[in-house]
Amino acid sequence: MKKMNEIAPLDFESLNDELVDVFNNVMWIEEAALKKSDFSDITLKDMHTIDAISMYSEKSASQVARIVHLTPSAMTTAIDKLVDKGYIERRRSNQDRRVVRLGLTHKGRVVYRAHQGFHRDLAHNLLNNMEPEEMVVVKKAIHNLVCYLANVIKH
Amino acid sequence: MKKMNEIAPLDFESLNDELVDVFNNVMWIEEAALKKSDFSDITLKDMHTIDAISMYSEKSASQVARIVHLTPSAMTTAIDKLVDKGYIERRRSNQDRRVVRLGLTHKGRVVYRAHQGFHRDLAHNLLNNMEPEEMVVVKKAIHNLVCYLANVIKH
DNA sequence: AATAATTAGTTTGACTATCGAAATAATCCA
DNA sequence: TGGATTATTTCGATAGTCAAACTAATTATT
Repeated sequence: MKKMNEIAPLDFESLNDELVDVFNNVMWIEEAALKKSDFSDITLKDMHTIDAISMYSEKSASQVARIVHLTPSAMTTAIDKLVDKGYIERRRSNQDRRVVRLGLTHKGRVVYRAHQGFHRDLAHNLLNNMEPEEMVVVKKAIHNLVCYLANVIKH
Repeated sequence: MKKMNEIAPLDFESLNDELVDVFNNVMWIEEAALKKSDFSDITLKDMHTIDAISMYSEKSASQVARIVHLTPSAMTTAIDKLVDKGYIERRRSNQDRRVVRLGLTHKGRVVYRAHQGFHRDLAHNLLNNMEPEEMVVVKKAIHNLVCYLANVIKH
């Protein structure tokens, strides 16, 4: 159905292949880049935890756990590690002393910004050599993907 | 530099955010989809091993290990598991009896095709509601990313 | 041909990440 | 107050990973 608006079959296949290539490789490239950086003592998963905590939001441990898809218990040990290594801080909330609010240390903020930079570079390179109208198209495509994935989540 | 051809700052930020969103979520969505499928006994990493083996190529164990970035020893145990579960087969090569050639069983081929289908859906949705000229732009963008990542690999 | 070096894969032992269940602690509410 | 609820932690078990040592097969060297 809807053949008319479709790209030629061969072109679709190569697009698909490159897309798979990107998804399969970003992670371990990021992981490898991290290993060679000044922050070789954390893994990409740790990095995502740091990213989830983010700069100014003061999220709770379980909120962060939900974002990175870890159980609370696994989150506890992940936090322990990152506290030991000096990337994050635990602060008991004053409003509700059951909850642990998480914050980045100076070191944590440095690595957070580096990670943001990595993704910014990625986005910039996606748009490499493009006219403004073309950029809008790319933005639409990525938005399509976000919407599709959001739909997949709710079956 | 080169401010003229750039998309407005706010637009870039939201594109970047959505891109991060995609990268952070595809994996675990894929993982979750797998868990709810008929193939809940394998992980996404197993799936990538199966994908690396692929339909007709008869790759060796160490070739597959390199593709999925596992050490040979880790590959051995990964293969053991997938053989036990009936997804793949070990065949000692006749030309060189040191090498183990890997192949998919019937069950392995079924799950392989399902995984291909997932990625095909992704690519189709990326191109959702687009004119042929727009599709070309998207293809260029993805190609940009592949090239950039390839460059990052060789520092 | 005999021996050395190399290569492919496996086994083993240690370490880490993860989960689920039970424990702890603080809060809420009837 | 006392019972239910919530947030986090602790504990025990399991699974994935790596590095080093090992086996077997092949190739190179003399």
